[in-house]
Amino acid sequence: MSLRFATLGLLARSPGSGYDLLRRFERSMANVWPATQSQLYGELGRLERDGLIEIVDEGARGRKVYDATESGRAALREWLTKESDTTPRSARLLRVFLLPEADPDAAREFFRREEQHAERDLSHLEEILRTNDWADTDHDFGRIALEYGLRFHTMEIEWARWAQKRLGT
Amino acid sequence: MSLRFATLGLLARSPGSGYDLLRRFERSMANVWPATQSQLYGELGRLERDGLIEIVDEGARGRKVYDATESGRAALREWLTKESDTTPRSARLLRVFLLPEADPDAAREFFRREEQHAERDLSHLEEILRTNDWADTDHDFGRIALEYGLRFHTMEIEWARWAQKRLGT
DNA sequence: GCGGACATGTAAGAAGTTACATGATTAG
DNA sequence: CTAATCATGTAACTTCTTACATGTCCGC
Repeated sequence: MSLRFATLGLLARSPGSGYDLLRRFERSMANVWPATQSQLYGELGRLERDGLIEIVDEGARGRKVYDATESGRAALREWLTKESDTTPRSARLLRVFLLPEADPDAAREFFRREEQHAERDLSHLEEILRTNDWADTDHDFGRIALEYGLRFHTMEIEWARWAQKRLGT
Repeated sequence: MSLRFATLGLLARSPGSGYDLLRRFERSMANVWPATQSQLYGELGRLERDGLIEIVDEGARGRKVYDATESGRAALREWLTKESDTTPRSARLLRVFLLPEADPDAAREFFRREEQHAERDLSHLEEILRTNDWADTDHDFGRIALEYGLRFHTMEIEWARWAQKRLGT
């Protein structure tokens, strides 16, 4: 369901074509809920069929501009309000659980790489924090999501160091 | 691929039937990589077809006991060593991004619930930390995974409070 | 006129979920 | 004998990925 509401949510913010949406997905949701072109066009068809979005304009090259309908906006608000249920899978923790099946060197190497990876991710987000202008209240939620990323990667770094220490590197 | 290696990894630790594996998934991997019965039996068939596991015993009620083959163990070690690539999707952050589409009260309520949810999860893990015996080195990686959970939920709580403060609750 | 960006669509397959279906064994 | 547990399998459907396919418009 998430792709459905990601698409609907972007359209609720402002109308656009599948092509537009695809670039919006790449720019703003790549690290949160990536979508492929193939998936997106399929979802747009289904959203329109269900009356949650509608075509508000048609342009050159078969371009179809969609906008969220009132019913779509209501469905979005409802989805935002209700609790989520599914346990997110973690390929990282799965590896940690299975690490005893590899040799001790592989384990140490694993956490060393986790640390480095998290450091790269963190500096990438710190760069975004530095270069963006966060005065605008429209960006407030983007700032909150960014804060999540900053804290998350910081935690990852500390955890990976803790694990290495515990394993006696 | 993850389910494949989760299954293989559990079998590499000790042999078992599909039914056994299912309970092991429920007990030890429910929060990391859940698997349904339907998925598991299918995967066992494919793993055997590919020579990564083999039937080492057959018992009552059609019970088939599988064990990892040498080729399977090698494949597992290789998978544990190479880097993962896919970005994990985050339904939580997706909601945060779309929250401006709901009213301000919904946003505050969202973070309040995030905080409570994380608090429950954290105390659940703290309970596990208290009740388990962590002296055994076989449990070391379980302890490291647990530490991840503890730090993760602590971070979530702090983040949710930070967000509420920022939104002016 | 031609290359690059614009624009949409479909097909095949892997992975995951839910539900259905069937039967054997054992403990009480 | 009968209910619970053991035990495996299949079918239908959704979601996601990768690749293929096709055509238009604009700037140089």
